[in-house]
Amino acid sequence: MGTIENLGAARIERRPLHEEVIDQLRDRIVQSELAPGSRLNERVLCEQLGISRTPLREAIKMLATEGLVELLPNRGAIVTPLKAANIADTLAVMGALESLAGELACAHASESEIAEIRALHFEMLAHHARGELGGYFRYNQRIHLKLIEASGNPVLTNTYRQLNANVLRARYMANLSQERWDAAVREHEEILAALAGRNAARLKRLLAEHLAHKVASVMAALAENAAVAA
Amino acid sequence: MGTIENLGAARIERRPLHEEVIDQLRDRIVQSELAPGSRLNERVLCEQLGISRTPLREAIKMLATEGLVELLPNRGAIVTPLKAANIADTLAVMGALESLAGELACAHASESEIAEIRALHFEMLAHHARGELGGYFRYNQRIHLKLIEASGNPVLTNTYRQLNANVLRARYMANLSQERWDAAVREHEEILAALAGRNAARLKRLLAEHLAHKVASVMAALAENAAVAA
DNA sequence: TCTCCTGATTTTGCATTCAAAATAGAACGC
DNA sequence: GCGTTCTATTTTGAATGCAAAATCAGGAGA
Repeated sequence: MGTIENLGAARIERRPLHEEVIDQLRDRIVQSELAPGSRLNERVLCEQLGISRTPLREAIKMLATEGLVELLPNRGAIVTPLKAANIADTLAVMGALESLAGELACAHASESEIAEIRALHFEMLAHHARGELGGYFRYNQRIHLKLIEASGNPVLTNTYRQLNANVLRARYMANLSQERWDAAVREHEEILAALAGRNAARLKRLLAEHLAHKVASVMAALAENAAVAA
Repeated sequence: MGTIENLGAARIERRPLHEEVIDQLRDRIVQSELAPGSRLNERVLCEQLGISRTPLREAIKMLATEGLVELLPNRGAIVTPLKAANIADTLAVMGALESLAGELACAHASESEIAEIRALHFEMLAHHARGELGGYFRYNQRIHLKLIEASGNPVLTNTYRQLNANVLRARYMANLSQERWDAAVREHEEILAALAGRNAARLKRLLAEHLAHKVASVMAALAENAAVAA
């Protein structure tokens, strides 16, 4: 053994094309660059991505099982339309998962994990202080994901992440009011405190309330957007 | 309009091949006909299914995002190995989902849905009385799925179903003791009663206990199987 | 005998090709 | 003018072909 490719430099590994494509498409969908309900034309996407149809179609099929696109037999695929009912259902499930995650995290999170969440929290505060909504959202997301990860249950993490992708699309158009934004930050303070104190019951309650507010704001954004679209 | 194809007879619609294939493979995996850890040889599967590699590969990719197979870059795919930790994690998540479903079902299930669950319950009792484990399992599954469906939350149903597929593989080798079997039937009686009485708190508790027993029996079966394999 | 190397074979990854279905558009009749 | 039908084009579905990577088999050397 010990041939040339493993000396010193990190292993160069070619990522499968379908993975690259899936990430690209997922990003575009989440950022509504590919709008809900719009068709995915294979030829066009192939040209844009510079690949053949085979890996593209594989990626589309995978996104379909993730729920981000819908397959219409013989008629291709569309970006899954944003339906208020569907988002509400998704958020309900995510709530159940967050609740479980909170419980598990209180029991199993390492101190360093909690410290990392605290660090992310401060980064988020910085963005909030500067009124940078984009940065705020990014860290907000990372905090929630870290909390889920702190459960130590990878299945939980994956399931949550997958559901989250669908909601993110709606979230992107939610334009928080300053009041709601401030309130959300306060809620995060409390959530962090409950986790640090490993108070599972309190954490679950806080997460549930936080989610309820999120539901309200996302639904409002959706309604507004639907009104605009109509 | 009104050309020939829609007159009287049900619409003949050709199902996409990848769907057909995915169902076939999923069944084979769940029944351990394709054993955990075994490789999926494209050539062989193509011959068995009488199709080309393209739809097969699409189906495999979809099963990978469902978690039933793992993709090894440049080395094909294997049936996801059954890991006790992974199954335990999955069951924990399913527990959270069942709890939510129980709550929602108590609030929203129609009387006819409850009647249907009761009917399935009696079918299950019949199989239990005859000592038919296979039939029992089948109806047991259907009852649990119906309960989840009664939540009226399709996202919840889909998520549960997907996680369930993974656990089913382990379940298939769980050989219930008569005592545990009898106890499970009694638990189902109580669950049904709680649902019919729309007693959400009680239903959630019963479902949690029922799941805890299930976890124990599945883990025992897995341990036993691991011992045999070693 | 065991290890390591080398070449043949298999298998996968991706592109291309072919066929069937759907869509768009023009010609036609009402 | 409006709708209908038929044809041409586009688009999707599936099979095939080709190149790269991995696996396997055999043999040389320690």
